[in-house]
Amino acid sequence: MLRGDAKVSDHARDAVHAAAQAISYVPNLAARTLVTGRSDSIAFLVEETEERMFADPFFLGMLRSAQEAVAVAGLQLVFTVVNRAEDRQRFLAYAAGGHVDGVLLLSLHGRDRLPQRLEALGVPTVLSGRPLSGRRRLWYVDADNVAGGRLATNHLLESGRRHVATVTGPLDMCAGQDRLAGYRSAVEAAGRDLDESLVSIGDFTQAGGHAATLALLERRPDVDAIFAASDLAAFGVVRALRETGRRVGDDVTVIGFDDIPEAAEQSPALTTVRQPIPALGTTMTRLLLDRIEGRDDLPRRTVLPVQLVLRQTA
Amino acid sequence: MLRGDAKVSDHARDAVHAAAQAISYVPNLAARTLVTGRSDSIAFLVEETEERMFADPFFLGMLRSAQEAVAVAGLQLVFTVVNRAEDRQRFLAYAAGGHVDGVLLLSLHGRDRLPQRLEALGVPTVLSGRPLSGRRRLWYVDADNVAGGRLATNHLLESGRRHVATVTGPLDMCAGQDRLAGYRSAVEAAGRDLDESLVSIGDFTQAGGHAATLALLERRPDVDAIFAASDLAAFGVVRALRETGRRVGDDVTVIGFDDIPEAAEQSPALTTVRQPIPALGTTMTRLLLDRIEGRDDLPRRTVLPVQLVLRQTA
DNA sequence: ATCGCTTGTGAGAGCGCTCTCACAGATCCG
DNA sequence: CGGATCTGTGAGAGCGCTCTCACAAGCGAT
Repeated sequence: MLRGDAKVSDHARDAVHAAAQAISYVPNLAARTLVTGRSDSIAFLVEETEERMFADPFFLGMLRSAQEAVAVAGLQLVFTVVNRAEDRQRFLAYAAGGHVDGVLLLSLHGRDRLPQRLEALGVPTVLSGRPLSGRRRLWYVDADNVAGGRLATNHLLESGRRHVATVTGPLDMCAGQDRLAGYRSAVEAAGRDLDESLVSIGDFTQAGGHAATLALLERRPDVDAIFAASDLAAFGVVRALRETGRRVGDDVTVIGFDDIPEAAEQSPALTTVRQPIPALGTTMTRLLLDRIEGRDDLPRRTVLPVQLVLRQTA
Repeated sequence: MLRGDAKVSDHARDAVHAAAQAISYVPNLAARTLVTGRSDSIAFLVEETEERMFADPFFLGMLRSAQEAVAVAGLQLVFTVVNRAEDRQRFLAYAAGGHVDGVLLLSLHGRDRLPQRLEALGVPTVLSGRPLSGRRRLWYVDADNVAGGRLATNHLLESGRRHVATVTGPLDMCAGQDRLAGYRSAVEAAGRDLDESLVSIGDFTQAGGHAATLALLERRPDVDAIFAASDLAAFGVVRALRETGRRVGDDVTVIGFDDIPEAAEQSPALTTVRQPIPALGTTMTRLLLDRIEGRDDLPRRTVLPVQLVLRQTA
């Protein structure tokens, strides 16, 4: 009745409220959850190591926008990062047990079936990034990674570069695959040969970008442009380029992906493909909340546009 | 019974487990919470803007270590940042309603009575940093800010600097006050006059440090050493110093506070006072969990030591 | 064989809320 | 003025667990 039913007289309501105030009564939310089945919390689940979660501004940006969107809706965010199998198991029990109304799932690897299991247990789940399997039955929000890869590669190609290479992300993740696909499609569209020696596999991290670049330069010292699949990787690319005596933005031009805040602060400032990180987080959260509300006219797939941000490295 | 009571025969237990498996039964945690009064979640509450929460590596470091420590204990973390009054109210209802077993409270400002209210509602609370009021009745974990301020100031004084200034943190927070107190005590101990024109008020942010330094240099162009109350502020100090044509580490030496990862990556690398951020987060979490367990032999006050890290700016 | 003891099992209350349903009182119509 | 309709209120069931308590079964000691 404290919820403010319509069919209660005003003075009765006031009286009860006053009394509640007086004894500082607080409704027991667990009891409410038990009967309504709603906990008013949603989970933000990241399948990465703590190290990566906190080193990559992409995840932090997503956490920030999700936290804001959830707060606006009046719910709370349960923040979990899982890497060990036991953590996964515990989270599954927690979510299935009704402690959260839904989950935002980030950084799914390979053919991991966690989202399917959550859905099977009745927990609505929204993914960040297209899943490698089960795309037809899962809900996800993604940036247009293919277009982004194409945009970056095209720019390098059109600015007269002869040997445009790419340092990829991890290929067990769709973002890694798609950005590479964008690179390939741009190379083909320009009528050039797809040369696999120009593709070096990284993992979105700075260290990975650095190592991948060193390996790349080893076999192709003539590279004069690199599209890196993430900004962090691009920082590693730039470092490797410098260490091997190349001038960045001159001998070799570089484009990153993400447009994390640090990209603009580097010198030279990094040219990159901007993902709309705040919009991604907000859209995921809204979609999840709508699903929790029971709406069923919602698109399983939402793809947000990306945009090339020209700075000094290309 | 599924919890694994001691007094159940083995074969009965196995039979039940098998059956549970078969129908993929998952215990309803809300019902359990209702009767046990435990939700197996604790809150990580930051009283800052989202902007500051995500811009300051101190908070991120605390979030990370708290998340790790909570996961080890098998609980979940509810992550909330509140700035508007309505967010506070909603959080209070959420916590008091039993959705969390305790709260880790960061960045308390002024004489905010939020922790007292939480405790009054039966929600154990552990603070990061000594509260400005109610210190006798609250639990907190803090770094030794006074000693840190003294350490930094002493080093500047002993290296022969003549006009050692300080750019403070916000003075409505105990960390800001204590680091300034450390500065003052070092100046006095060295037998020098306390010159208030050498104290410039900042707010722990880079922009604040920048502005405070500009104001400081305006009235005291002869300053040749600055102790900044946070690393972020120190970055602002360095920028202001450069903009006014001074050589950092030479014309003016600088010491920061925190030792966030970025401090070592600057050039010149920042000399700073290291706070044991991971230990701070872990200690807070352990203390909170112990309180939740009902232990009552726990110290209300825990102060962890800090240490001067010499790099290039001083 | 009977008595007490331990050990294991099953029934039932109760956690604090929401929601339905029945009823009392007020309002309206013929 | 009586009956039908509407509004507001109170009682009571039920959500799914945990925990206590009574009892059944098994066992050694008398």
